[in-house]
Amino acid sequence: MFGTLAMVPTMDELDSAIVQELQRDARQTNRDLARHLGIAPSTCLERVRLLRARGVIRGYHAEIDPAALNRRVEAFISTRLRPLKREVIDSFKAALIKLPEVMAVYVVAGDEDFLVHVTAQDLDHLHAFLIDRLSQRREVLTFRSQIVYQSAQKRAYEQLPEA
Amino acid sequence: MFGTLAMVPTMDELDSAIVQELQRDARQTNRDLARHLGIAPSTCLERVRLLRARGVIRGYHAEIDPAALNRRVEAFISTRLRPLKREVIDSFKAALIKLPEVMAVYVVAGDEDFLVHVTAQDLDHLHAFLIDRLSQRREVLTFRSQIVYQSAQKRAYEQLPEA
DNA sequence: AAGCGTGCCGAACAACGTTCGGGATCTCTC
DNA sequence: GAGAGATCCCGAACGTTGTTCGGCACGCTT
Repeated sequence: MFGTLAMVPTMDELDSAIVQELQRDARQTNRDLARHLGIAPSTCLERVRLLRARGVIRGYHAEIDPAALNRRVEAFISTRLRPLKREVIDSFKAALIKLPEVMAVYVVAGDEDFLVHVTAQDLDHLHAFLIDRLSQRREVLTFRSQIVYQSAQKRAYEQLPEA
Repeated sequence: MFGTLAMVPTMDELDSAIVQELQRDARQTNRDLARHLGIAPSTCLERVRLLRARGVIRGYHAEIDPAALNRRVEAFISTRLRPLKREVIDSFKAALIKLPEVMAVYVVAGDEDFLVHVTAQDLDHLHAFLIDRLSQRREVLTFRSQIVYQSAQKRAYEQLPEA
């Protein structure tokens, strides 16, 4: 066997095709998946199981209309932190990701230290979030908001060539 | 019946619970889902079907380890465009989202006009992307890269309170 | 109080998930 | 170059699930 560290068995074409299909529709039956790929259901099942075990497939998630969750305003918030110490970064990240409005937190290189992806009910709630939650924190030196007007995103990523 | 416009029937608690569960694990069986919520499978199936039909549930997607797709470097690229006309914005957005390295494109308010979420094999490929694909375009006035060092993200979003 | 609409349930059958034994192919080893 | 071993895939079979449908109960309307 191979250890717990990064995929010893590399992805072959069948694996790629399975991953592609499951990114497109994670709720299709194993039989449909197998049919689509031209292999036996039992083979397909085993492949999928291995992909999960190897950590290539991390989970399956429903994509939900943000409006149905009362999230009609979306923004990216860039922040600068002081002092920029490891403990400060870690605790800031951990605290932010727990807040319901926060969808993702990125520690980045550049003028600013953090990029925070946020959704809220409306502009008022976004503002309240910034004032009451973010600028309240002592480590926040400055922050800057980028409201999202439009967006486009992919739901399935192809495998990039090795070289 | 209700028209095709935004959800006439509002989400009740059961709908919220279903949505929550399917965000957590989109590939569980309908029976498991029903068991978890304490309702009959037939009821559960009908609810899920309606949520899809109403557009609340948009799809089901597998979450894949980026490294398995040869995407080991992640960045946000902010760009300024000129002239900032509707046609320029639309065509830039459409062109970018087609590129394999681009995961998402956001049209934002602020100093910069676009925020582009990108993943590439490594720093060299990211650089090549910036030079060959992005700055090649005539409408790009300036751009700025924020490499992602760390990140944390949610896979399931709760419904925010109405008020 | 009767009638109607809505939402949920349970039974039933077709379809599916999952296991397992076996066969084909490939790779070492001698 | 023949045999042993490992690997991968398949198909059959059985338990489980998906999906449909008729009916019941509850709440609203008139």
